[in-house]
Amino acid sequence: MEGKNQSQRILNAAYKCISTKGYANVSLRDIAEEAGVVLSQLHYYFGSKEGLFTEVIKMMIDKYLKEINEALSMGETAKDKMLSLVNFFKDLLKNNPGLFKLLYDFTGLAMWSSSFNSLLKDLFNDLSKMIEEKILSNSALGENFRNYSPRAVARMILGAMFGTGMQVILDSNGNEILDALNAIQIIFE
Amino acid sequence: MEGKNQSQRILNAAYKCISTKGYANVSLRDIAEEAGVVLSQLHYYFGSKEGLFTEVIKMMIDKYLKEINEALSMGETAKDKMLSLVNFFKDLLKNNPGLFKLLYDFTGLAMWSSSFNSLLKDLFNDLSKMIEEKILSNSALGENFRNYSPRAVARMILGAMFGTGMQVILDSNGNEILDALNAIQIIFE
DNA sequence: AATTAATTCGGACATCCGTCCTAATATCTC
DNA sequence: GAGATATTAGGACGGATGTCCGAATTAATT
Repeated sequence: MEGKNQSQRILNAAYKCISTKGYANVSLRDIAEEAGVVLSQLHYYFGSKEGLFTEVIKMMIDKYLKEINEALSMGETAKDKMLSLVNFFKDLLKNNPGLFKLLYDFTGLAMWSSSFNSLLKDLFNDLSKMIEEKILSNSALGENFRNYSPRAVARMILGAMFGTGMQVILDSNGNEILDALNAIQIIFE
Repeated sequence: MEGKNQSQRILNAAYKCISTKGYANVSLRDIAEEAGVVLSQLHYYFGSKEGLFTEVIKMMIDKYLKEINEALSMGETAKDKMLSLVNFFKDLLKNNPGLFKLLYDFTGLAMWSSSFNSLLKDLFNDLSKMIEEKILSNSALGENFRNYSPRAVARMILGAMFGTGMQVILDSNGNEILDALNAIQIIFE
């Protein structure tokens, strides 16, 4: 009766291990132990390390798409939505840094492994599209925006979040850097 | 007579291997072979894997500090300097993506390993200071900048470069995304 | 030329890793 | 309840990795 539970427990354990210790520092044995399961169970349910990690990535992707979509649904004006997005990211970095590290780790993995590349590529594609549609589309933006396509601006906003977030994580007492996230809003003022 | 040459050759081989195949996919044996050297030589000259990688990181850091400093020395106005910085990054991503991947990889490493953390933390610290001093200090910036400290804006600009560059690398046919780098200049218009 | 130090070489080591295989146990079907 | 199926358990495997050691070779010093 633990059937579906078992694979879910493994998945959660994998998620926890990787987001706590980093992808490179986690072995399947670590995950099995964290899940309270015998090593061979991981292959029984997921076939291989790659199969397991693929599921973890999909789990993470769903979480990001859902939460960021929610954040972008708050507020009316582009300025408000941008603030909401910034606040989401600040909250994420402060209260759930593991989730951000997970994204960073897997993105790095996707730079070298073609197996994971499309998953992550699609994620950033979807996120930039979301930003483009929800923030940059219908509202009347300043004349500054004429020179750049909404797509390019959305990519840049997303990149600024990611790159600034990285600096926050890197500097463990970097609460000061958190303010840098606010500075993204400069393009709407 | 190869004395100093030998360690330099190892260093170069390590640099090449890591920037080509990714940190996680490189073994000391790979590096030794690339350098045309016996495995034990790596420990003779660098003591340990960590010691060798530390030197590679320092090499990379010097390169970034030097090149970005050069880019920021071109042009007079903040707008011009910003354009120069953007062009440097575009050129880097197009003609030397291995160097960017190296930065991404080691930054990820630094998130988990305290040994490398301070090295990378200092790099981003120095880079943001450079941006702050060379672009955001003396010139008369628009009134939009009143709301955010120059330090925060510099961090954000640096983050935008990094995060947008990551997206370019991730999408191998992402020449379109390269334009997103230009969009950073929106804050100066 | 003889002695000492520095470098190069080859291989062994212990350990960890992902994967696989077989037997035992539980669950389900009829 | 018997038989088939699905799950769990434990261990072995081949291979790869970082590290270390002793001998051979080369260079430096006297």
